[in-house]
Amino acid sequence: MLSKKSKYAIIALLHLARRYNMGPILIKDIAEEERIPQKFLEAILRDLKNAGILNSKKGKGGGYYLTKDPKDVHLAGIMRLFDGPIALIPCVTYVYYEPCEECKDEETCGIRAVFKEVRDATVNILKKATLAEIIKIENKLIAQKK
Amino acid sequence: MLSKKSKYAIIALLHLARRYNMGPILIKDIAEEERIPQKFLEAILRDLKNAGILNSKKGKGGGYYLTKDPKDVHLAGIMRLFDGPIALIPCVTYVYYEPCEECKDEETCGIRAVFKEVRDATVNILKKATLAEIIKIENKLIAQKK
DNA sequence: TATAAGTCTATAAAAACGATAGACTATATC
DNA sequence: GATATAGTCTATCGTTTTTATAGACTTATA
Repeated sequence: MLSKKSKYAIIALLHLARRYNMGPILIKDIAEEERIPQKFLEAILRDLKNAGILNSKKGKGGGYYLTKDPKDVHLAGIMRLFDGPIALIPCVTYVYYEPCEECKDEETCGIRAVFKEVRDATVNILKKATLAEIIKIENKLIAQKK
Repeated sequence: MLSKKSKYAIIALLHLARRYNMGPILIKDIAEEERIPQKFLEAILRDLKNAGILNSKKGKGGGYYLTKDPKDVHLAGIMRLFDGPIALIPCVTYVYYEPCEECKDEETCGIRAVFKEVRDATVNILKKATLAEIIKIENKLIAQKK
């Protein structure tokens, strides 16, 4: 399951993406509108800033804003930032690779083969899912509903 | 990430699937050969028995054995048993459904749409991955290696 | 210089995870 | 029917991760 951190991060980023190039947004406003605990959100936004996705301005008129274009921020990246690897077993990850303790031969491991397939399919979908793309999907769903 | 429980369960089931119809296998043998803590494995095998996948015989000559055909036991089922839902957010699961607390409108939620796609792709792969299929893959990989 | 707003460090409660201990029950065999 | 074998059940335990919260600090603006 997705951690709250990842989920809140995605929600907050979508909030900012919808207001892209419209000046800084207050943490407080995001927290209230998106129903996220403010103090928890602060830490999340700080991490996103350190990752170079957001920037902030202090003082009056300050707040957070996206530095990257919404079409260049995808869910795979956000999730890796907060939850680590997307793969379900460590032996099929690229960045966080670790051999399985119980494994006898990684090369011929059928479990590994299956989870590699799962990983590839998942990463594929999550990389296509940029903030811009998600907003587009939502607009389409809203139009369909009416 | 997959829990150790799920991983051990899969490994143990493959062990038994390779010995399908060859009589009961001792917990101890599985634990030693597959490098799984025995006491931990006991609880896992018990759960698998309660789920109707395995059966056991007590006393001398006893042990565990598969009741289901290896081609009818897939990873999706095993993982649900120990780790719960396969979906990454609760609002896209069938069995374990729960609405997201922060969600404003599930119908038009773009996050949900993406994770629904991930779920479908994952479940699809994991349902095809039966014990029989995994053993087949392994045999193929072993043949390729030689 | 007062106020607004983000930043940083520490802490903590709760849940999940991985594992172990030990007593108990059922079965096979002699 | 005694004994050894092997699974069953309940309780507990330590560690890590998760989800926060508190409060002091820093920086920018008017």
